[in-house]
Amino acid sequence: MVVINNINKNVDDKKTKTTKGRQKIEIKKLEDKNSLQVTFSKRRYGLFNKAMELSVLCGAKVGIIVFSPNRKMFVIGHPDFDTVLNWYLNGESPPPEVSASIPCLQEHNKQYEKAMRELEKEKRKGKAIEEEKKAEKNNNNNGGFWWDESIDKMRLEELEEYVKGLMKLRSIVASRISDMLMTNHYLKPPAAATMAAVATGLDVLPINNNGLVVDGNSNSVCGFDDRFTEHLRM
Amino acid sequence: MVVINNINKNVDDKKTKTTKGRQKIEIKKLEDKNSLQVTFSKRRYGLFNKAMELSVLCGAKVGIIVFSPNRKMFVIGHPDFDTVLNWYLNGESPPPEVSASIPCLQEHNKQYEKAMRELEKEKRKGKAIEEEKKAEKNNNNNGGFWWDESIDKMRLEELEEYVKGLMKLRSIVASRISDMLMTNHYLKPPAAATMAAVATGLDVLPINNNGLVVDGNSNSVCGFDDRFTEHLRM
DNA sequence: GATACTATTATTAGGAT
DNA sequence: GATCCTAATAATAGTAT
Repeated sequence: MVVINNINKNVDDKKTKTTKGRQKIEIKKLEDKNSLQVTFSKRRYGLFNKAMELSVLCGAKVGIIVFSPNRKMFVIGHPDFDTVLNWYLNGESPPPEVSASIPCLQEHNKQYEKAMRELEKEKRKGKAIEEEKKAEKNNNNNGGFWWDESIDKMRLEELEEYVKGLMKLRSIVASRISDMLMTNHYLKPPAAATMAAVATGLDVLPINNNGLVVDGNSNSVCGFDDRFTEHLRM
Repeated sequence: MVVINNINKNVDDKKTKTTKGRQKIEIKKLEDKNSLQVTFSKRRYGLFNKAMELSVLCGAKVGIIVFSPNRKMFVIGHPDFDTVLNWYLNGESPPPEVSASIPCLQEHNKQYEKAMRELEKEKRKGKAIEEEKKAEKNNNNNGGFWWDESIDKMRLEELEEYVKGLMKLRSIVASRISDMLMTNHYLKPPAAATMAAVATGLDVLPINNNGLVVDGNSNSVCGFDDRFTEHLRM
């Protein structure tokens, strides 16, 4: 016999149901701007929570990027997003046991790998630029590509936008390299030397984390905090 | 007082419950190897499904990488993983409306980056993979969903050709910027300086990645994406 | 690794703050 | 954009294929 005291629930008070409860919805683009925003917020939380659970329960490695309808960026990952991303970019598989390594060193390695990625990018930029200049001289005439016209029509703002993106990237790299140089005790000698060289020629900009990848929670050693690590960007 | 008789619940009908139903569990590493595998499979599906719903409902851009406990990689993305990844890597935001944006520089640059990444991936992994490939032929591609990744490889020649064209485009853009720097008085001083910096040697170049192509729901503006995703399960 | 089945738990739509 | 509430829907643990 199970006895439940239910007196105060709906007996005395005639109160109609306070809410309609969860309603069934179609999975299609929400039209109402407000409910779309609310839904995004809730579901983004739910998604990150699911990712965290999957990671913890199964020891899976997870990395997620989300851009809100208002183009705000959210990132989460375990062990952390950049590590997972690196495995993806390098076509590697995660090591059998990640948690076995020393956290501090692990953190530095992650940073190191990320920095090296950025460096590689930079290096290849240089090469590409050279090739471009070469090609530039060879084809200042009409190549006759279908997209030539659209290039000519390109508006100034678009170019500025493009350049803006490049500067952001430059800022990221500069910042990262600067960080590396300050903590390069953990760097392997060859890498440190390379980075120093690159940084010298890079004219390292004042480190400005503002406006780019901002780490909301600095205590995100293991990727998933209570609040889900969010790298916010406006 | 509400009384519920719970004694006869399963008395009259002899059918014992076929299952215990969903049980409450703690979110901690599963010990049983088998249930861990099953749970991963189910929850990975659930996670990707949530991502898809978030994307559709809210028009959010989502990219997810997951490594299974057995270190197999799964990728998903909307509009496609590499596009989302590029936004992240470049510190950009997705365009206000993907379909509404002018398919000019941004579009070309995106495609170029993707192509270059794929190309680099192929070049770098091609040889090693071919060697290993024959060693492990027990790779089977079992059930998946329309948004799952496909491991099919792209053809090198196709990519190289495409990239070559994009390189030329980029050179055109570069010279265009130079022209503007020399003759354009519409540029605001800051922008001009920025552009000068870029012309000096900065540019956006892609980084490498592995070879997974994602997302059958791609509504790409140009044919490029579709060309390389048409083999996807729909 | 993926599915089928179903009793239960977890998530969340709608409304409000 | 984030949360609180509640009722109702959706996801899934355990088990077997």
